[in-house]
Amino acid sequence: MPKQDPCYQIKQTLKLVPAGHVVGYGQLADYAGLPGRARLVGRCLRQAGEPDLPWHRVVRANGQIAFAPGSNAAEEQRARLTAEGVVVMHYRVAMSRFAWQPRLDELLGVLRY
DNA sequence: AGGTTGACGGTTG
DNA sequence: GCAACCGCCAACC
Repeated sequence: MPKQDPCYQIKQTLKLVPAGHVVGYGQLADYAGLPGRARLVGRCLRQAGEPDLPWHRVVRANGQIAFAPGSNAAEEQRARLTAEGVVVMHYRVAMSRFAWQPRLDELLGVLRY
């Protein structure tokens, strides 16, 4: 995949998020060099399907799981996060405690300057 | 070609 | 908290 592809950048950046942490859609878009493109993140993840892509670590800006509560997808995400030690209450994560922030050198590696 | 739809987010009241 | 807007824009009617 070409590095120009926005989805590629997003996925590469997402792979930097370690287990036990989460990142917001808009947050991830910003880190990937695509400010204001939160919806693009969701669209890319929807078609992705890469096994090693930690899609479950992406939540809404307020910490909520984006899928409808009770849906299979929501339960799957909740289970994965819980398994990593992320506390999820009412389909919601405390961003103040689990939000991830990239190191500068990590971003430079992905953004290729 | 034009309208609708999202795994969203920020602002305002 | 909640709801109503607005910005976003590629994919899909």
